Amino acid sequence: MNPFDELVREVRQFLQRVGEMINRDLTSLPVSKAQPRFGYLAVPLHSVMREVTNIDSILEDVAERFEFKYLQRPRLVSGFLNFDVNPREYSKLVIDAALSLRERYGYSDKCPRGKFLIEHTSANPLHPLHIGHARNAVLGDTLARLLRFCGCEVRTHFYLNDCGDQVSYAVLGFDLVRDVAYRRIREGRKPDHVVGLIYAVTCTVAEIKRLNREIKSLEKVNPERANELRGELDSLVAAVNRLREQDPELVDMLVRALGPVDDLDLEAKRITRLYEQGDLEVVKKVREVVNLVVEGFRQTLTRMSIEFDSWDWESEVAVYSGKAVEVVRQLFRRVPNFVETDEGGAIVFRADKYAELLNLWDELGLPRSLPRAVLLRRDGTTLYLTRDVAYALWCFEKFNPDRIIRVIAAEQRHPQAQLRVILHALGYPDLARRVVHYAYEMVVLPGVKMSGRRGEYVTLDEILDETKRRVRDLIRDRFSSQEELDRVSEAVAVGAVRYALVSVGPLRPMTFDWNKVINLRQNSGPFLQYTYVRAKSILEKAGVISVMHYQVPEELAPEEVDLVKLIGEVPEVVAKAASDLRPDYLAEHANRIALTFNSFYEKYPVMRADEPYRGFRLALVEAVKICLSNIMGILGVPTLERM
RNA sequence: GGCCCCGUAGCUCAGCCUGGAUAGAGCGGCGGCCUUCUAAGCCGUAGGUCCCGGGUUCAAAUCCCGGCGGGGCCGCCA
Repeated sequence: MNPFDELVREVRQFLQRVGEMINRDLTSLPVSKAQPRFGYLAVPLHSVMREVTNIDSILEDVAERFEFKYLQRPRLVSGFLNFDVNPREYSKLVIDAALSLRERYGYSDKCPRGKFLIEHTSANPLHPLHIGHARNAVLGDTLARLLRFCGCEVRTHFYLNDCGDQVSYAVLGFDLVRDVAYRRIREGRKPDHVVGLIYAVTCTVAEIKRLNREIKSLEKVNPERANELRGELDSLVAAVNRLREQDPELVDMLVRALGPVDDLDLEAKRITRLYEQGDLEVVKKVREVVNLVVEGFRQTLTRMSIEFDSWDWESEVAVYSGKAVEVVRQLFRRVPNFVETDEGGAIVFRADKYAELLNLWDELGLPRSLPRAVLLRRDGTTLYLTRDVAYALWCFEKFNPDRIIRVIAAEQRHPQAQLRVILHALGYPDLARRVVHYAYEMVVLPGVKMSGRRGEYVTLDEILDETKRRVRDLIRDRFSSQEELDRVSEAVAVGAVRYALVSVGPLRPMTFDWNKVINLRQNSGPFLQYTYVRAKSILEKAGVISVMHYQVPEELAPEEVDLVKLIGEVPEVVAKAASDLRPDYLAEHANRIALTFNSFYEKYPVMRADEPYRGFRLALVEAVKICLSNIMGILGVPTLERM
């Protein structure tokens, strides 16, 4: 049920009649929203008017005989045919639709259908989730909720990168301070925060060692360059000192233990290699660390109401299964002319040449220039991309989704494009087209470059805690129960953070701004929550659980008509958001409903109004509540009874 | 150098795909509204060369071409 679409249909019927009179097809003319002062819907007739001079009288003629149901007779103004709704009929249609469909209101046959596998967040299991991962997680989870609302079959997956050198640094460090680390966790520190600190220190110390070696070798040959590097060294040492402040005992111990290890990079690579080979000892150690971080992820994601259907371990799906190596072998077999051995001995797939030859740019949505894709290192180990291809194949084999939506930072455009080209080259052009890279731009901190390796980031936990703290200060007096105060502050904080991250188009680079996240006013999660509570409160005080009967009054207030229109648009907005994968459309629409509802709320009494106003307004309020609740459900902004 | 994204009010952004009338929100500013359904609200007001220059069109923030500015990628990292 899509009330707005009913209006468009009526407009087109009218246009068809007019078209019959002048022997033209007018039904394909665009029907768009009019500027409010001209009506609700508008059709530009400029081109028709140039050729049909007596269009006015024809319109008059047709309008005279046309049976308008939800619309009023249109007016022709400066080349636009403007329609407005018939308030009484249309409110009936809209409100009945909302009240009868309830938690399903918003669904329509314009919604996309199919089976989706959404892979999102997929942060490296080395450190806590930070604000950038939060954008990813909230986008991915919101898309999943949106498509599920549309009736699609949706699975959410977290791809766990447990292979690769980065994990090895964390494992290496963790092994050296295991006892203290566990003590911290027992003391209540989140495990991902503990590992994150260890990882950052280990990486930074490794870099210091690397730099020291370089300086030593340069001292004689190029003293100036050596001096430059000493400057960098200072900043690294400063970074370690900053990290030390978080936990002097642990960091000191770790730095001492790392001291004797000559070449940390070599040691990390050794761990990587053994892990890929399935060395039991190493597997146990890596799993231990990764599981600790995952436990931390889970805690944070649960706060955000984000759940996954599956946690896919890269080592399992791509490496131990032999799939990644198989990818390389198959490429050799199928497209030998495009697989080369690099001077250094690495195996390279010429994705650039392959795409060029088959002219795949539009078909696979590739950027016009593609780098070549390295598949295997000189030592024969796989790279992320290779394993990623294997992972995509695994997903298709296991679940056969119509689409795999992968929420991955925009900076990974090239490897994601290479992945599609490789799938194509492997003989799966269809699968290549079904992989969607849902790109989003980074979140930047004002003035700071976030770096996981240096431990420089604002964690999602901190953001949630700080937002919650501010909310609590604000509403402390309204709650006698500490428990309820805590529950409400938490829900408001989650709503605020989720809304802030999802209300901006994904491709816009975002500057992290505390003022925006903790904005509790308009255009925020809390504003929706507040408005929802107001609506709910009216219905409760009126003793109405659900409106059954109401009469539409003769005259409606402008705010009431505006609300009806916005409610009627909900299915349209849902379908558009789902097909374009733009959850921000929903945030905007919910905000508009809330703004209009609050204007209405100030001006017109509901409970104390006389019939038929009381009944009608109660129905309208309930319809608003349904819309807000449905959209908030998709956005993951919790609804509350009180706040 | 090549490719991708972004450029709209002091600030954060929507609108661009699919061209349409006097370009919209929020924040911040200024001025008002709490014995009446939650003031996290509401009302009013100020604030714009839609980065610049061409082109297409009856019509351009929107489409095309060329610039400029910011960010990103072009790794045997992920």
